[in-house]
Amino acid sequence: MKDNLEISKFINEFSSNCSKVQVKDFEKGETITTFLVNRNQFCILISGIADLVRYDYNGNRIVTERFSDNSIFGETFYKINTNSEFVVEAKDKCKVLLFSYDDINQKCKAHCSFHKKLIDFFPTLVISKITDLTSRIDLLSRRSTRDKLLGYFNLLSKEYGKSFTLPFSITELANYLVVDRSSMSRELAILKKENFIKQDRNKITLLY
Amino acid sequence: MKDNLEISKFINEFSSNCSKVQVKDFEKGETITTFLVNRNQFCILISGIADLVRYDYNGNRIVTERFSDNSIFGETFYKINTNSEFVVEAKDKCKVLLFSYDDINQKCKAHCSFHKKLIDFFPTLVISKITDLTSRIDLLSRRSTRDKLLGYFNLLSKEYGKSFTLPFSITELANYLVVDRSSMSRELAILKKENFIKQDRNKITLLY
DNA sequence: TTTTTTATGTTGCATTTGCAACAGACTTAT
DNA sequence: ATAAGTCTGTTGCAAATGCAACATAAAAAA
Repeated sequence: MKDNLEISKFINEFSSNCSKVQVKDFEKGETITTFLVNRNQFCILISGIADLVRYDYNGNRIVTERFSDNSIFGETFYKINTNSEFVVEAKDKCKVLLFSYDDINQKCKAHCSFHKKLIDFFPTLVISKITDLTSRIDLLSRRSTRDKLLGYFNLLSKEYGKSFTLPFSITELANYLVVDRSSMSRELAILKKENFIKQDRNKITLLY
Repeated sequence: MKDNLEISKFINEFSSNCSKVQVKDFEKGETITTFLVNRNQFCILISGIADLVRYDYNGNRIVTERFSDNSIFGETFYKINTNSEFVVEAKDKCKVLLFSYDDINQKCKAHCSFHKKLIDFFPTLVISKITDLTSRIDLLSRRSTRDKLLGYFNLLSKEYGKSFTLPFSITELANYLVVDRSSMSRELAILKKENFIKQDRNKITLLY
């Protein structure tokens, strides 16, 4: 995603230097963290893929956000809403950096090399996160499934051209766009019939 | 919103010190900026209220984001998608700080007092923005109008208790939750009938 | 004040979407 | 290789939502 080499160097540098920080490994399916109260927990995903999942009052599982290399997440960024439960789940092997934002921001300030490095990286990490969230909102603020799909395909085509593989399975894409999977499939079928796109599973080609 | 006094002091301090930064005033209805290409433009709203508006291919006007004191916005945070046009419009008198993120981040680094102060404020500003965006996504990831409404009311009640005035008009709330105004009104009527809420225009009381 | 504009609430109707159920393809584990 | 599990595409049907039109209330402008 971003300059991974730099970030890796960063990790090596800090880990011995700051007592406030932990690095942990998680296996596929494990819970990395839950958002319960505001402990100002702050995490950086070093490697792997993880999903922020919300379980609503009906027990429905909704993927609210997806994290990959260098994504930041944690309670720090959340208004905890006790009506839903939030869990970050590892989609595959994950390496995660965990710390309390308060520790870093206040107690450690200017005292440890990790903190100094974090100040350097912080803007890149957060701007990237804001960009992602904003794109997502842009998509979710479209009312029809068709507009969501075309909007998303458009974003991808800016980066990868007319032909690309989705970073999601079809099922996950429906989650990401917050539409019913079968309805989305139906809309994809219409787009295919109208020769707007070609689709084979999660491989898409735009024909316009 | 956040510690306005601090931010005001900050503004007085920098404005003479950094040639890369401008402060501009806008009247109600004026366009503050448009997101066209990536000039890495970065803005901080000092006072007033402004909306980020998207005009889609049909000319529909969609409010994507609302900014108030100390909100940050700009192209820096956007994946520019040429299929829609983005405009930031002043809802009332606005005072805005404008600069290029690159200028601040690279050319000015450690050279001017504005830059040094910005580093101090940056985490607070961005974390607040991320929190807002995340809450919005949490709301938009609910499929029914009822869940969106109750989710939003719930957030407000955490801050203000069972009785509060929406920071939006009813029409704007429908925009924010990305639902049709009349449908939302219908759902509000049902919630009233079922004695979940009391409502008088944008004043809400939760009865549960 | 009066007039004009904008916001709100309501309702009928058409459309879209979600839900449920199922069959076939693909993947993973045994 | 076989079996079990998951993912995908399809369809009928019910429910939710968007759209349009209108009346009334409130706010802004004259």
